[in-house]
Amino acid sequence: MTKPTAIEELASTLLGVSLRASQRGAIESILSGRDTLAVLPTGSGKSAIYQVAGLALGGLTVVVSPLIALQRDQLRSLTALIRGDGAPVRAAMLNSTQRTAQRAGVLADLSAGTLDFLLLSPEQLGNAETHTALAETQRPVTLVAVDEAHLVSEWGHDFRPEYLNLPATIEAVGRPAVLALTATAAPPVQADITRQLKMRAPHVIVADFDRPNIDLAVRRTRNSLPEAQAIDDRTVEVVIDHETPALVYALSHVRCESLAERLSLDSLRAAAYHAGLPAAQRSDIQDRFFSGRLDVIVATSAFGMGIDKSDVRTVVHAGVPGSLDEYYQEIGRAGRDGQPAHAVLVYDPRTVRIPRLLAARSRISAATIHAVVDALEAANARVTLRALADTSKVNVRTVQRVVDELLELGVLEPDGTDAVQRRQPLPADTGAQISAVGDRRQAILASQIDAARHYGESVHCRRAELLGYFGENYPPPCGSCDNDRASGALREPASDVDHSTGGVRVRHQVWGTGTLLSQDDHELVVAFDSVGYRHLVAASLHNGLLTLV
DNA sequence: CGTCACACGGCTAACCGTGTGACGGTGCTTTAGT
Repeated sequence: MTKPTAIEELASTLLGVSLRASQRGAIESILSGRDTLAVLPTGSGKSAIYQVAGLALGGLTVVVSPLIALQRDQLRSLTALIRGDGAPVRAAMLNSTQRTAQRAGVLADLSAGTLDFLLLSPEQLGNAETHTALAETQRPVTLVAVDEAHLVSEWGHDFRPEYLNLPATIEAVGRPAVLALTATAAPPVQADITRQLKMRAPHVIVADFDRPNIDLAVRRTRNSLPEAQAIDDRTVEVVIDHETPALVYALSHVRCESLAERLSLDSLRAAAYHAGLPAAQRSDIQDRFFSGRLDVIVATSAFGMGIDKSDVRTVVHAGVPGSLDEYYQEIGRAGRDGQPAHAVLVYDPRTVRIPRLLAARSRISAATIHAVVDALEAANARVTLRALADTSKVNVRTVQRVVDELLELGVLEPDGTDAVQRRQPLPADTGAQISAVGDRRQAILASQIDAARHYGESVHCRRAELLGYFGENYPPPCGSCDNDRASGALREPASDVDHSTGGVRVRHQVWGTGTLLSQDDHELVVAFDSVGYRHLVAASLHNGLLTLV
């Protein structure tokens, strides 16, 4: 095993900077052979972890990245590195924007073992052609780094199911060490990541979540107005009141457009950004924002991953997002330079209908589940997803989702990249079991929405509430949120001592087992395994409703 | 799932309740023909 000093040396010759404790901890953990989940705030140099660990291990490092734009950034930073022996680091990406010849070149380099790093999406890693090249490579894969690993939990179940196939594809390339990296993951998300990625005895490293330079506030709308107008009016007011560059998050394309238009009328240089715009326009808007030619971007959640603009002064949310995970991720784009910044939530309870709809839409209907299960029963023991889709008249993506649940339940086995193997006849209650898993997921999504609403309606310290959600026991007041200002509470200079996370396992008489995230004088927050987040009165621990296990 | 705009009936003036339909996020994927 490489000694810490050797790691330090490698890091300083490679990157020219010294490592932070959390980075070094993650690298040491990986080098000692342990699967590692590192939850570190943006700007703490997450890529340095796989860069140094990968080179120290000496084999091929596969970096799984959700966006092609991120792969490009990572490739740029990797190829700028010079190794200790004076040779440049060799890295390549594999994605759909490449021409056939270019792709063939990368695959040939892979087989020949001339690459240190390979950057790709989960979809590409699951691709048979990539598999073959990785299987016959002269240089074994010694590390798989999963970047933005919270997406495993967030996107795996519906949006990008290939995230759930990662463990199988990692297995297929020889099951090297797995490093999962993310800036935001509450304890239940951490558990979901390590479970979904099938990490073995994972070492979980969580850094302090607090971003003290970001002031937190909530502004209510006038509910006598129709929802859209109420949101737009208040949001415009808030943006005008705050410093630019500003980022506004809206919940739909039309709200982005109308807000951008109204802000422009107020002589701000504003533009809308969402997935409905052509790619060229999106990148143009991004460029203008980065170079200071735009004051405000009004975006959906499409904007932001991997953006690194350090001087964003204000992040405004025009409506309640679907979870505090999402909220925290998005406000974290403010004040990366450490200078004062503001995060304002424009709160209107009516807006939760959008996250609610999206949650409901992510559910697979009982009829669909039964169609796929019936098709499985009628098929041979080995069957392709394509064949299942044909007999069940369900589209392949949805078939994939049902199959993912069945794999998770253990009644199917993966067989290659596009087929499954059924060992015995399916249990009679298979359909019901999948529905039950779906119900549980719906309950958790609903509880995440409720937790976001709770934040908007809280009269206590916002920072304590937000950090409590992430399992950090922050002693209020913070002195830099609207509620603390209203009550005149100031932060005691030396009071930030106890950052011990909750993390204690508890059992509730009705809701079963869960993880205690935080507690203070008035309230407890628990993430229950079956129903998600619940706020309980502090007395619950004393009256026996909630017990430590 | 829930909001809202709009049409409708009722019954003759203005408008009120009820019914209906539209609408709403995130990205990987990849091809043939100019």
